[in-house]
Amino acid sequence: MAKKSKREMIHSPKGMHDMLHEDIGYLERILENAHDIAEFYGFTPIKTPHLEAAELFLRPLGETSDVVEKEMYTLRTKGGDFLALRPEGTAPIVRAYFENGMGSFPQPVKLYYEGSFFRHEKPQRGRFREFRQFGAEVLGGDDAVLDALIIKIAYLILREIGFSAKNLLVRINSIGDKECRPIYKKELTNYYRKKFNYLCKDCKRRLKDNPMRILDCKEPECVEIKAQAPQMIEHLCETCKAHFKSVLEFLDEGQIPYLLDNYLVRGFDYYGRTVFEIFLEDDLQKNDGGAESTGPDENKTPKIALAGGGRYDELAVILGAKNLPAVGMSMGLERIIHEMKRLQITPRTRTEIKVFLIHIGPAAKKRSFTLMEELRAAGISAGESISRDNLKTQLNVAAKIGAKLALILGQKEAMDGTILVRDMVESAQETVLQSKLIEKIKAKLKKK
RNA sequence: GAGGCAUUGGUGUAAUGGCAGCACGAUAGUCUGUGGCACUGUCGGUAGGGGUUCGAAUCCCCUAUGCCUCCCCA
Repeated sequence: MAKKSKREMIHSPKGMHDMLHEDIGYLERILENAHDIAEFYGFTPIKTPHLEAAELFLRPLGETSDVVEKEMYTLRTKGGDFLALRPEGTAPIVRAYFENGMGSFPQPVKLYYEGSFFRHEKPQRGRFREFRQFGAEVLGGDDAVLDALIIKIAYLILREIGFSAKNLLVRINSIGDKECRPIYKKELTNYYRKKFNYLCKDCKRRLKDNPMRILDCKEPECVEIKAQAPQMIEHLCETCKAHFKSVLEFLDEGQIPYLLDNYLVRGFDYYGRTVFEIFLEDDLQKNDGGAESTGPDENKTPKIALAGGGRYDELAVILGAKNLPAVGMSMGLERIIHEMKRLQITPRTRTEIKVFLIHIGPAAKKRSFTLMEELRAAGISAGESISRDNLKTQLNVAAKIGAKLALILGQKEAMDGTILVRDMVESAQETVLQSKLIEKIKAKLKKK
């Protein structure tokens, strides 16, 4: 057999993808809705660099966390700076708040952002190494209404995109603050220490590193032990309790369906009080309507978090800045696009091309080259296949893209300053003066 | 990071150790002055590398990528 000497084509890096016009249509629809809602509620846009000092992300996570080394894209610059591709949006925004003197703006400062983030993880569906997020943050306020506002905005955006109220559920919890959480954590650790031998191997490890994550474990033994475990909600201090109660009242007021999920946690210490995730649940009506504090239901409905967030009052201090209470949310755009497709939610349709310009012969081709620009200037979205000279082929393309009108410019027309306007639907055509063309097109399209 | 399943033209698929085929697509023509249809031609593939074999898309190994279950999830 002849030796095939082919070289492998270079492809995109693992977990990173091109996004083509179809997906971009979805993306644009999501972002339009998100921007409208965020702007309406007084948020202003912000763009931060893709590269930041690695320290900005390292410090909040704590040096011990192996998330850092394993999952961050880091690099050393020629000058010796240690930088990282941003893995999330919140820390850069807190940095930007102080760096741009936003402390002297009217408080709270409300910001929204959109862009790519990078995590060196094993790719899976809805989990890529470069992924896009939309997020909103409220900095400089600890009022419970702000927590509720952030949740409401995330919820409204998902609704506006087209997800049904039947499928969306806000899962919410309070994980206390720096006063009451350590006490709870100690109690939880004590409880699990007594049950240590019955825990799965992952949870044995978690008990040391991150005991609150045990509540997340799906192993049957651990789920069983969890039932008797002390619950955060019963250990909230008075201020946290009042804050959480108030958040829930605002959600009730805003008619946002939520489920208290006592096992919803966050791994890092700078989070406090409110944490939430918005899930897409396939058969919500099957859960006999119970928005009670029963914890996550045990049935197997596939659940996907489309958005999540919480309050991070301690982050600014950890970053070495002044105390800055803040709350935020972010949503995973690829994941949302995937679910939109699955649920057949239609994306924004791109501008429909209704007019198609066709030439016959070299003189007409030259004229077409400038005529396109005249059409654009007149606000008419026109298509062409100017690199092809065959009339049939051009008409074929016009038909395929569903053009309503074909403008046919032949040698004769190019000479005498006219053009044929062909109605593709009725297969009828007429000759008009090029000077009257725009007018004619507008009249024709209006009739449809 | 662990384990599992996959990968055949641009897309969707067939071929279970014996001729890589079909459909869609793209492209050209029939047909430089009138489209969707039709017909004809053309383009284009076994993810990459190695091994077993007379013979490999098919069996084995390595690598890459995708997906699934975990780990983790800022």
